[in-house]
Amino acid sequence: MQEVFPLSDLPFRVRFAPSPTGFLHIGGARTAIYDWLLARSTGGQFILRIEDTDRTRFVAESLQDIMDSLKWLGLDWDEGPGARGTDEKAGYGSDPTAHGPYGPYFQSERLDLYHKYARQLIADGHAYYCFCSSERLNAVRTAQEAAKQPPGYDRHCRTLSPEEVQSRFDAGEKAVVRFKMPLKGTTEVYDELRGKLSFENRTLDDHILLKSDGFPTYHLAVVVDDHLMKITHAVRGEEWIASFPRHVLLYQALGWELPKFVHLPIFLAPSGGGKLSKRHGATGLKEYRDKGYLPEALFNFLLLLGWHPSDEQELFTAEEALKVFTVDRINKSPVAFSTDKLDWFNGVYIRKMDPRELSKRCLPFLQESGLLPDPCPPERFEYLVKIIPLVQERLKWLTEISELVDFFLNEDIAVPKKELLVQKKSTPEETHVILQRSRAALAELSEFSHDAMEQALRSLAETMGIKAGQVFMPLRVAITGRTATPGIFETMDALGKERVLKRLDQAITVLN
RNA sequence: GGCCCCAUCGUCUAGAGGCCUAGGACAUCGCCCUCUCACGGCGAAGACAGGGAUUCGAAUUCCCUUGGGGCUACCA
Repeated sequence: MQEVFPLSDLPFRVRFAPSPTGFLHIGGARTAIYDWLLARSTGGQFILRIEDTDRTRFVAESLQDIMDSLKWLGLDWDEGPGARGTDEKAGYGSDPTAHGPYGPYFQSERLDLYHKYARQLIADGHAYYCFCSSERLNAVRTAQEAAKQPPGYDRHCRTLSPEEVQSRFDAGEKAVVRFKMPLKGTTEVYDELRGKLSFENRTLDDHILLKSDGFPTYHLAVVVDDHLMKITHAVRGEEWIASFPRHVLLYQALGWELPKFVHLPIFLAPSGGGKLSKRHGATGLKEYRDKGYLPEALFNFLLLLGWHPSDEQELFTAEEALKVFTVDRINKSPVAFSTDKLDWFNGVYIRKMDPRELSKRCLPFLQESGLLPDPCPPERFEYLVKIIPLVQERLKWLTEISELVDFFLNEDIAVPKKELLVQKKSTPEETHVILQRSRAALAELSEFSHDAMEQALRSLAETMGIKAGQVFMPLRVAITGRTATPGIFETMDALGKERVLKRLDQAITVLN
């Protein structure tokens, strides 16, 4: 069943062919990652092709979002809009060769090609013109449903004579082109993951190839383009399996050799029930970026959703994945899209990251919340680099950075509430004494260092006959306003003596 | 409804007839570390959907049932 690709299949020429109808979907992102891995690991090409054949659903900003999202994930492509080494600025309406040798890469600019092959199919008896109105089609469908018949075109126009077709055109009627599906027989198709699949031709209807607006349907366009663009492996979502035989039949009718097909398992809702949709949280790739996920983490997470290495390695950089990614390790069962593990990956990558790099990634979020100015002065940025290691292992999402470092970046903090300063088993009076004596101990330190502070405060606790923690906690609240912070000595060190004493004085007044 | 796909812990998965008293990771729970929160360490709990068949032997092969999912547009 599972086939390991022989060397002769290399290199792979694969395409990612999104429809510009909205933002790049998380499922599409995984497909793109697999495409990219396959192309790059075999020395082949990765192509971006825009399937904009539905004019009613076209969203102009979508193309930019798709390209930005792919790049954010660290993917690059060889042909198509935005491809490296081509005129990356070129968009719609540019020279057909601007994005690579098999352009245009926008299907809306390849209409003459689809028309040419549609005509050829008609001439060869594999397709025909259909003049049925949508009203008639709806009526047919309704009747079929009422009669509990499987819905599908009733082939009303299949036997129209050439003369009648001509006269209808002469009368100004509009037509679509339909595929003339074989009435009997079985079509066997081969999926690289699932092996042989077979379909009874009689269960397939005469689907539309060319719409009345002159645009092709997916079925015609994908076959024509994959062939013309010399795609070796058509990698797409499992939702296409149902129309797989239509595509194979089209290849045969056109007399073309088939590429290999890989249908990736689809993403299900986190509960496993139903296809993943917006109702289950973020489905757009950019939403993950905005939620504070690292592209490295998302890449790693998506990589493992439907693919598994032969060993138990879980952490993969793109470079590492390139070395071991193969088609035969891709899974075929649907995947429940649960993000728990993504959260873990994010923490792992945050902890692994160089503090300066992490600071750069956090900067936009800090500027967003107003803790740092934009542009950020170098000395402020350097201070950020200094405190980042203190919160690094506590950061799970970049969006959390502000609440973790606000007391470092702000000169002053809000005066802590009395209830927060006084520990459960303590009293305002005792807390007052602790803070006052702590202040005194810290103030007289000649060297405001981690070790000096620790020594001074621990011996203070001993002198007072209380646990060290009973000193540290009120102190922590006094100087940060929070009960959960980095280590108290690291924190005071980063804050500096002046701010520490100032905040202590402020807290002490609360207890007076 | 019809056609098709899929089926191991809650989730992602390892497993291609004996190596499985089914392994790992996330999540959960407990303990430890500890100035808080995290991190980290250790441990616990947790699955082969059911039934037949083949075989000396089945999570692994075949069939049926069940369950889940996809498609069923002049959308992709």
